[in-house]
Amino acid sequence: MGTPKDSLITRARIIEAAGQLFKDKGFKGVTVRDIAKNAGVHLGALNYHFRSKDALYREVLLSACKTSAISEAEQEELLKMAPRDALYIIIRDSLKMLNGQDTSHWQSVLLTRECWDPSGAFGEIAEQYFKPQSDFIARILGKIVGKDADSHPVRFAEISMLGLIETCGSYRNYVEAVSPGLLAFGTENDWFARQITHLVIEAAGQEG
Amino acid sequence: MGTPKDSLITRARIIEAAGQLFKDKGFKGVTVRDIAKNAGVHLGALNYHFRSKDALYREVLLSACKTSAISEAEQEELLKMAPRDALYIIIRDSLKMLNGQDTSHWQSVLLTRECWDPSGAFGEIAEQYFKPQSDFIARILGKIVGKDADSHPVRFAEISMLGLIETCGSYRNYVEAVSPGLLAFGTENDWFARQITHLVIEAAGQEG
DNA sequence: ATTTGTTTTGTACGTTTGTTCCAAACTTAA
DNA sequence: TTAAGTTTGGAACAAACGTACAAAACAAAT
Repeated sequence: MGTPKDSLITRARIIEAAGQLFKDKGFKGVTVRDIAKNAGVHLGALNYHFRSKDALYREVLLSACKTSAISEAEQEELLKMAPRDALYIIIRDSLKMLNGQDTSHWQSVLLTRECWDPSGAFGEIAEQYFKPQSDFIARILGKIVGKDADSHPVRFAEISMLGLIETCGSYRNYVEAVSPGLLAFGTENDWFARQITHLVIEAAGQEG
Repeated sequence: MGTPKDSLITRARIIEAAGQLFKDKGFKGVTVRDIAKNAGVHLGALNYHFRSKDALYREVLLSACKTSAISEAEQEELLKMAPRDALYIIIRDSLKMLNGQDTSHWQSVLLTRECWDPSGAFGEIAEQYFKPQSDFIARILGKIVGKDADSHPVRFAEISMLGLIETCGSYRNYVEAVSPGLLAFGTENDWFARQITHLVIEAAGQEG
């Protein structure tokens, strides 16, 4: 209790607990006391490490960006592959992150929530994370269909990809209510991933 | 001040104001005092007409369902048309609802929020609104591709349609941050609507 | 004109919230 | 040992929150 190393551990535990709670209930739906309790940490520690709830939320978001982003090493790896295969892998892994029953992957869902309910940090997040991520995927899509990465169809396809992954991964309540069993079917054998890959390429190939 | 007719007006004003606020900030992000102020009504009136904030939220949701649902008359009309045309119209109008700069169309966005952040009323909403709506669209899609409305590809296509409309209509922050100008381009001449229609039919036509 | 039932108003209560503060216990490094 | 940094514990604060309630204002019926 009380070493600089422990400090990093405590910070990490707070961010981890806060991330999961923010993912499930949103910023306003979570209290700092909830976070402290879930992190197994005293309330005072939150204010010692992060000055305020807002500041904590911002750090949680930035942490989520770092974890969720496709690293430069991964990007290089993906660029070596056939573009179609790279796209498929990206989509498949994104779905896995969202569908994971384990609570360890709150990051991407929280970032989506940030698109939906932008906080003060959205601009920063968009520049540091969303934009580069989007550019990279557009680059791959452009190669597949032989178009400029900034052409409208390619950009539309990239955004469609987000929406499709989102729907299959995050709107589980809706999907299960409306088409019971589809979620299980689509997740098995990566059927969703193959379908989405096909649709995204189709979208990019359209005229615009 | 104080007649049964005025009562209905007050109720409607509260629901309208509450709907817009809930759409923007979510349940927890809105206070009953905000709602009262925006509705031009006194705080006590909220508790008189709706017993609690929860009850008000539920009524707002039900009201949104009534407004957003494709009525039986509209359904009949759409079923008379060529299925492809019907689908296009549904998609185009959904996008218009979401893209409307006027604040009058908070309903569909709020219902999407309910999928994302289900409240206690979600089950009811799903049964009364989402399921029938989804069934109707699956029926049209099934006719287009000559498949059963409950087949996996058709169901997947229906859900994809929601996701695509959602992304173009509601994730404006993301789209504008990542692909500036695309939103304006896609909205003009209903380019988004045509693209999405094409993709949804493509999705339904796949094997599964 | 009086009564009746409904609606609006104003106020107040109890709780929860984010935040601040301080003293004490603790670990590590100098 | 001393000094610096970290964590806990407990308490307190003002503000914001949802909710409750009595009195006033009102329209329609008698």
